[in-house]
Amino acid sequence: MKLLIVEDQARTGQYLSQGLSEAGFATELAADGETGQHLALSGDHDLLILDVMLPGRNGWQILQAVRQAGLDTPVLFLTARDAVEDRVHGLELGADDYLVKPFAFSELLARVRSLLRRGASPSLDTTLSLADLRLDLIRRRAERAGQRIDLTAKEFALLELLLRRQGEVLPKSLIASQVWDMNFDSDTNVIEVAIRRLRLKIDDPHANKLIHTVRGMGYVLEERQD
Amino acid sequence: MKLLIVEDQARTGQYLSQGLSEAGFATELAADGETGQHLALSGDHDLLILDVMLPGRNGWQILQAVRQAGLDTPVLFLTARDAVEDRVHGLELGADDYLVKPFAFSELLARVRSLLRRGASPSLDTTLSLADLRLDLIRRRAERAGQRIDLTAKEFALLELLLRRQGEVLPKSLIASQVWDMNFDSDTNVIEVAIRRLRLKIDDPHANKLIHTVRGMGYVLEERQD
DNA sequence: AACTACCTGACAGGAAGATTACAACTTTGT
DNA sequence: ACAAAGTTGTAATCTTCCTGTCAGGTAGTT
Repeated sequence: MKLLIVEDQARTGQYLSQGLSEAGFATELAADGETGQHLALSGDHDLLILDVMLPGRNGWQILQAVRQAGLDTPVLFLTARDAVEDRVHGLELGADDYLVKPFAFSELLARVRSLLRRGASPSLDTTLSLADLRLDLIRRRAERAGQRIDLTAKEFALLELLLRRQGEVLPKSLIASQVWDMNFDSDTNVIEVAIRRLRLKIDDPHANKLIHTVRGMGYVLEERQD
Repeated sequence: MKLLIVEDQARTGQYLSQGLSEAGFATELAADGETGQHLALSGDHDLLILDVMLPGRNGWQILQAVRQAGLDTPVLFLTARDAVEDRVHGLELGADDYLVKPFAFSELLARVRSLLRRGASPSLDTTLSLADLRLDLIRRRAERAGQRIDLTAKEFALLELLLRRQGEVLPKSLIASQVWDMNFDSDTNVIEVAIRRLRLKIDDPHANKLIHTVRGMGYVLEERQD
């Protein structure tokens, strides 16, 4: 299993490479877009990990070139937080998954393994779901019990985070760092308000609620019978 | 084996550094967040010991930077008492373990050894258990005999302490310092009440009790046959 | 029995979150 | 370019329920 990592920040690239090597993958590392694309087109990688922001050619361009060349290598995108458009764009161009920086290495590893497991199949999984709730990552739209729900950027980001980590109690500090670019030292209630707005759309019209408050801690997305 | 300690309080840092040196580890000590992060990112440590409260950059930020750089160095967090959110946040970001100040040096040593033994594997165990009682630190929920039990913040903190130190008799003074931010000089019975409330949820509905009172000493969590 | 340590149920203050309204700012359409 | 509609953060108020206190009660110890 050989992975290509295209990442311009030397340190980041180095550690991705090292970490994945230790996890048992062969890795190749490109520090800029041109060489990255060149290597990617060689076609002998099982997975591409592309940073979006790159000198030379950006991640999208590489992805596009790869797909144009008829390669269906799975692609994992590394994107900045809050850049929803980037992600959607990436998925539209045929990326298979993406990760928002900063991320835990363990999560990267999980995604990498998942992508490799389901092979280079073009069955790109662009929806997340729980119970009768579904989230379409590309159309940026949710659906509950067949009913379509349009979401705003923030609502989308929040729901996506909740869905990806369903069952886990997400501290507000974590939510703040993933969905907003803040360290949660400020005394704001944006998160509560955002949750309220999300609930209004996905929970309020239905009997079994999915978003639950854990007082003093944060929020969970999960199905509860009672 | 080289350890990096990031701790701003000179005395504490000194103490840790010296103690760990004597235990046979090579140690490096940083007194503020910036130098700490800089050193941490060099990647040539086998374990990081991070204080949460730091001038410059706090422990989380360092951890985040480290994980973002793809390093999976084990991280042991030193957090203030009563900061439940801190701990969970740390675990979410990829810390492997944490210790609540003040702590016994022996315990620090035990954790350090355990972390080094299980290597840089991200196998951080997020659940504690005893008999048919389980506590999931991420989902932030207890379970007894399959039955789910919701806990409040204080109950959770208390049960976590008891579980981490199962079999030990914990003096009330210790409990007071770990779960509350108090020196236990005051004449309050918060602890008794808190224990009562915890018992109500985890012991009262079951035959074999796990929380035991040791008159004049404190409380233990353990299984007793008779 | 007396003393002490701990248990128990009730209560109230207050902290955490929910909800609503509003204003600043963007986007969209004409 | 202007108006209308939509999005998002801030702030004020309301609601919920957690948690410390207190006033007895109970059980262990001498």
